Amino acid sequence: MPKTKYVEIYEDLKQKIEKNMYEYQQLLPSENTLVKEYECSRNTVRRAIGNLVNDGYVQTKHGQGARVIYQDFKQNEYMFGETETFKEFALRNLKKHETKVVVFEELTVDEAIHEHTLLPIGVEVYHIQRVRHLEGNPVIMDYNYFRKDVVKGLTVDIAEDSIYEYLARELNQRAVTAKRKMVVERTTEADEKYLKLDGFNSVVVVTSHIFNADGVMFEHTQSRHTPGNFVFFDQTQRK
Amino acid sequence: MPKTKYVEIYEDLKQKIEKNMYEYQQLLPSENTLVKEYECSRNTVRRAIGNLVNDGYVQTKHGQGARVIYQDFKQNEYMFGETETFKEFALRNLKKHETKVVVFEELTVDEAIHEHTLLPIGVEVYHIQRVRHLEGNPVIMDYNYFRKDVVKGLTVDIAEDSIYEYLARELNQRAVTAKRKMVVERTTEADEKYLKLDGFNSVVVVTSHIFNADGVMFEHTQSRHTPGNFVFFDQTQRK
DNA sequence: TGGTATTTGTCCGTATGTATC
DNA sequence: GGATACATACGGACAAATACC
Repeated sequence: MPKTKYVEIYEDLKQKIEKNMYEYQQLLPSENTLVKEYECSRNTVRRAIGNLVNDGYVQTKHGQGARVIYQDFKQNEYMFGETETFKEFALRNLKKHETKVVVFEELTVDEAIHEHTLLPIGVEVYHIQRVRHLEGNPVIMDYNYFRKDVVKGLTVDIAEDSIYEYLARELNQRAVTAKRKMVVERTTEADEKYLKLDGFNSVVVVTSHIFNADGVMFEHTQSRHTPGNFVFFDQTQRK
Repeated sequence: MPKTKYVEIYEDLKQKIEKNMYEYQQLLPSENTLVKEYECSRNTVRRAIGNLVNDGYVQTKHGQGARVIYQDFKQNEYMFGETETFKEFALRNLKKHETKVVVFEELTVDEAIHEHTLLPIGVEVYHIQRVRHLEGNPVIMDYNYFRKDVVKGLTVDIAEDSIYEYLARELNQRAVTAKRKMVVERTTEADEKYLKLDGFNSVVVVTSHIFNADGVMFEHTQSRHTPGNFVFFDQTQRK
C-alpha cells in the first residue's frame, strides 16, 4: 500500500527533527517554502505539520511559523500505556518476555459483568486472566474479556503468544480506538500472589475499552501493573 | 472573539452526541448532508468530525460513515492530569481547596537543576514548593520552577492563589504545550510529612514541561499526587 | 454476481482574514 | 504601511471502500 503524500512529508520532517537537522527552538521553513520543496499544495503541508503538533514536536504561532520543541529524551526503556501490545513492547526493548495463562474460560455477560465492562448483557465472551513476565519477573496481571463473535477461536496457546497477532493474521481484525482510564489502587491478594511488587503496596490499574474498525467494542481489559515498571507519556496543546 | 465555523459545528455535534440525539453505535449524517445542514464546505465539516474523532466520540470508516462510540461514563469527580489547573479542577467539582506555600525562593539554574528540569543553565528561576488541599486534605505536593524572565513578579500570595490566573491576567502569558510523564514512586519523607497518604506507600509523580506561545519552556513542575485522588483518561485511534 | 450510487479519504487551487515582522 | 506567514473557508476533482439493488 503506497503511503499518502502528507504522511511522507510528516515522516520526513519528523525524522529531520529527530536528527537535529531542524534544531530545538528553530523555525521550520515556511509553509510556502515547504510547498515548493515537496511539490505539493499548502493544505498537504499543513496537514503534515498538524501531525507534528499533535506529537509535541513543533508548536505553531500565527504569523510567525512552526517552532521545534522536540527534545531528545533519554529513551526510557519502559513505556507502557501506549498503543503498543505487550509483545511489541518486549521485542522493541529486547526484553525476555513470557505470558502465563491463569484462567481461560467462556462466559455469557450478565448484569454484574456488564456493570464493570460495559459489554452488552447476553453476549458470549472469553474471560482470560494472564500474568506477563519481563526478564523473568511477573510485572502485569491482565484480566481480559473478548467478544466471541468478533474474536473467534481463541485458545490458551494463542493467549500465551499474542492475541493481537492472531487477530490481525487470522481474523483480519484490529484495535482502532482505545479508551483508557488509569488509577492507582491498593494491591489485592491476587496481586500479591502473582506479581513481584518490590515493596509497593499498590498497582497501576489501566482499564481499557477497545473498538474494532466496525465500531464494535470487542474487548474490555483491566491491566494491573507493578508500579516500578510503569511509565506513561502524554502531550497536549491548547490553542 | 467570534468562534470559527468548524468549532461551532464541532461543539454542536458534540453536544448532540452527549444528549443522545445521535446515539451510541449510530452513524452521523453523511458529510454532504451536514454540508447542507450547516451551510458550509465539506472541508469544514470534516474538520469538525476530525475533532470528535480525537475526543473518542466517533470513529470513521472509509465508505461507511462516522459512528458514535461515545458512552456516558459516570462523571468521575476526580480527574487530574488534564490541562486543567488545580483551581479550575477544584471549582468545577465544587471542592473546597487551599494551597500552602512551603518554599519560595529565587535561584539560578546550575548543572544539577538543568539535569532534571531541562531548563537552560544560567537562567534565573523561582523555585516553589506547595501543598494542595482538597476538602481539607493535603493531596498534592508541587515542586515548580518558573523562568523569571517569562513569569515576572511572582509572590507568595500569587502562588497561594493561582499562578496561571496571574499569568493570564497580568502578563498575557499562558501554557500552550504541556509534555508530561507519569510514574509511580515510593514515598519520600517529605511526602509522608505533608500528604495524607491513607496507607499508600507510593505517590503518582507527574513531571511536566510547559511551553508558552513563543515556544519557551518556562515551567518545570513535578507534582506528587496521593494515589487515591488520581485518575487519568486517555483515548487513541490508529488509522 | 455485478453494476451503480453513496460515502469517506486525499489532494489541489484560490480567496480572505489576521498576526507577526 | 508593506511584506511575510499562519488560519479559516470554499469549491472542485478523483480515488477507494462500502452499501444497495
